[in-house]
Amino acid sequence: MGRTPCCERKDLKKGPWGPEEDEILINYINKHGHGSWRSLPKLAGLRRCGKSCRLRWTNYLRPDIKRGPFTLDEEKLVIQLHAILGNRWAAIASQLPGRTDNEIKNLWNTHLKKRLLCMGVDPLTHEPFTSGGPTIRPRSSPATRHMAQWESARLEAEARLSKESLFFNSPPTSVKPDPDFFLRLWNSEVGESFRKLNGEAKTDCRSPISQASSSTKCGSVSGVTIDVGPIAAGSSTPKSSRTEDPIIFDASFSSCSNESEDSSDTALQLLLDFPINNDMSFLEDVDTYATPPQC
DNA sequence: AACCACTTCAACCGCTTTTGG
DNA sequence: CCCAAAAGCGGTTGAAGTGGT
Repeated sequence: MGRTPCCERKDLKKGPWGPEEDEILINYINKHGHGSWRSLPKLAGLRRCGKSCRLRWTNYLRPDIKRGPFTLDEEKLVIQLHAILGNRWAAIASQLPGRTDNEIKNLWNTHLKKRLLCMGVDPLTHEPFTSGGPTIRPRSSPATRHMAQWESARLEAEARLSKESLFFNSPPTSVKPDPDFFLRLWNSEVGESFRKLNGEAKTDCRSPISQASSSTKCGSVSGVTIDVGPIAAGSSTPKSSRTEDPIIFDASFSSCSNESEDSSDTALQLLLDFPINNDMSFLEDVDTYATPPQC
């Protein structure tokens, strides 16, 4: 006995939506809300399955959808978030207001992936290809190097978090690091400061961290509240709250250890040390980079 | 103008996760 | 705790559009 099919009715329409169907759906949802997607088509008088209605609404008809091409900043953000989150399109989309997971997935598969490949960066790992790797030879552009730095920082921090989970969990039921640690960090004040500084720092090439530590020009990022969730407290985050709920974590984030050269500090520093001066300008014009033959 | 190859993106499919009884 | 239904998600598909010959 298998799973019941989502749409039993054989007369259900498939394929592209027509303007009349869109109108019916919009009118119905504006009037009644979507309620149960499964029963919506019947109530609204649509010959579609609920799943199809939900998809049409969330990916196309929702009023807060931002149409049009992605901006350079959005593309950068997608790449950065993909390095953190992998193919978790919904989580990535939640960081880009008005953009849908489907749209971001398409952007990635049709544009960004190719650009990274052309740069000699593995879109899966965000690491430069090694000489023994796939067909593309690595290029030593600052952006490429930075992505490699980023990825190793990520792995390093993951390893450290595993250690910390072990330390805090007694007995440890799960030592799997919360995959959303970085997203929370990204959403934290640190991430926000970074994003702001990254935008402002076009005139000052140093990373926010180095600015904070060596200059007062842009203020300090120390002592801020970081919402990295319950990971450091040793609990594993339930999946339902994995991306959205901010959980306050004090700046003692790395102070559980007194090591001055804490590896998570290194990771944090690298997190904040994304290329300033628009080092991802490759997005604007891939052709300005020496292009491998297959690009 | 006709054909073909390639690209894009909306929509579908099937699996997983969440929710509620 | 268990189970079924509903919702959510990511991978894949295929029609439409575009560019080259």
